[in-house]
Amino acid sequence: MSLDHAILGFLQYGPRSGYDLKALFDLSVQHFWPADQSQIYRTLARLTEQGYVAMDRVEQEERPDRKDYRLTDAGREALHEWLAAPPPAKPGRSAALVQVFFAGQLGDEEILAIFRRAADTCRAGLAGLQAIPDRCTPYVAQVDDPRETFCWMLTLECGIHMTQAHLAWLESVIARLERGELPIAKEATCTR
Amino acid sequence: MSLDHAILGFLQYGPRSGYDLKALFDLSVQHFWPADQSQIYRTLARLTEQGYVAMDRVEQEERPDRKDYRLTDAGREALHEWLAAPPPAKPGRSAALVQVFFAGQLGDEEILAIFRRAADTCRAGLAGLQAIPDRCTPYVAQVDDPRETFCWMLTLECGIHMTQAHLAWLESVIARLERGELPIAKEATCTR
DNA sequence: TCATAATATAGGACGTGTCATATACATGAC
DNA sequence: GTCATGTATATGACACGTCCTATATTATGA
Repeated sequence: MSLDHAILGFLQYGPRSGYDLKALFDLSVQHFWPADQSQIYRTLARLTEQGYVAMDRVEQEERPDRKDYRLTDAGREALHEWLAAPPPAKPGRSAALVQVFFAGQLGDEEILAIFRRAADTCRAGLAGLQAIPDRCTPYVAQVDDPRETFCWMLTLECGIHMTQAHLAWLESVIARLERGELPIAKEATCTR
Repeated sequence: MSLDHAILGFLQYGPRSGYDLKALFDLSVQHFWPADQSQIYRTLARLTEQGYVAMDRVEQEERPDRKDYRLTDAGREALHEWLAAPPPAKPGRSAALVQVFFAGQLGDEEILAIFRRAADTCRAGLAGLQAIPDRCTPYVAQVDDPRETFCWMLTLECGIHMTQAHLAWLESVIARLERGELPIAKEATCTR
């Protein structure tokens, strides 16, 4: 249910169209809450039904008409309520760790390859995160509120911090594997 | 598609029923890939259709009949292929970070409360992770393969490492907030 | 001129996960 | 004696997200 709140969150800065919102997601929160375009439009429609947002059709001559959505009082209230409430606490899923868990089957080189690849992905992700501030300076200037900016930067900081920690762990595993610390599998086949 | 592979992964240690599998998930991989009971049964049914697993009905007198599933050659092959392939790389979602991103709206104490609560959740999670080795020693003894155990422990290590890093970040944020480093919001209302 | 990118919205189909609920039998606790 | 708990499987309904495709219009550049 968190796409709802992210949308409400963006709308508190002023009216936005579905298109605007998609751009905002891609620009700012995509690294911890990516949003699908069609999902945004559908959610917007539902949020309107529920009375959390209201829509104004804006006729444009140069471009297709846009629908601007704005927060209603009910929406603002719902957002505030959710922001102040305990976090949903959904356990994250990591397919990469599932791979590691069952990697014992693989050969030494294959296991090393998994971790080397993971480290590369991680480094690429880190680079992506570090590029975010530049990309969103215009938006920061637009809203121009040090308190908001502080909170936004915290999420970035968290992402970078976590990615660095992950990378450090991956590198420590790679080092151990390269030192030959990976045990050899037992010969015997286990049935139960 | 990763529940499929986790199930195939467990089945490589020997035949298991849906009930067994649910217990295994809860015991070992639930912190990075939780599995729903009904989802396990449905996946098992599909995997059978697809020919990756085969089912043997075991009649029991004391208890309801069980269906034991075992890996077919096709299943073993599919598993190996997936294990050795590049990781799916699905971006993780964090509702907690969405909260932080839009927390600028809240009062100082509310924001502090969010982080304190997050830190508590984190500490509880850490305690949960550290309790895993004890819970699964019987299973470790059952399979008794140092290579497998090594990989399993790596996933745990990753979880603990990441959780500690997260906690450290949360505590650094809390310290900054307590030092009063949270900027005050602008008075002016921003519309666009 | 012709293609393509950008602006703007919408809907179908599907995969995956979640929740609730149902059935059936056994054992041990109170 | 019954009530909860553990073993064991199954299904319906639904929420949420993803992918793909369709539709218009305008601006840009090759």
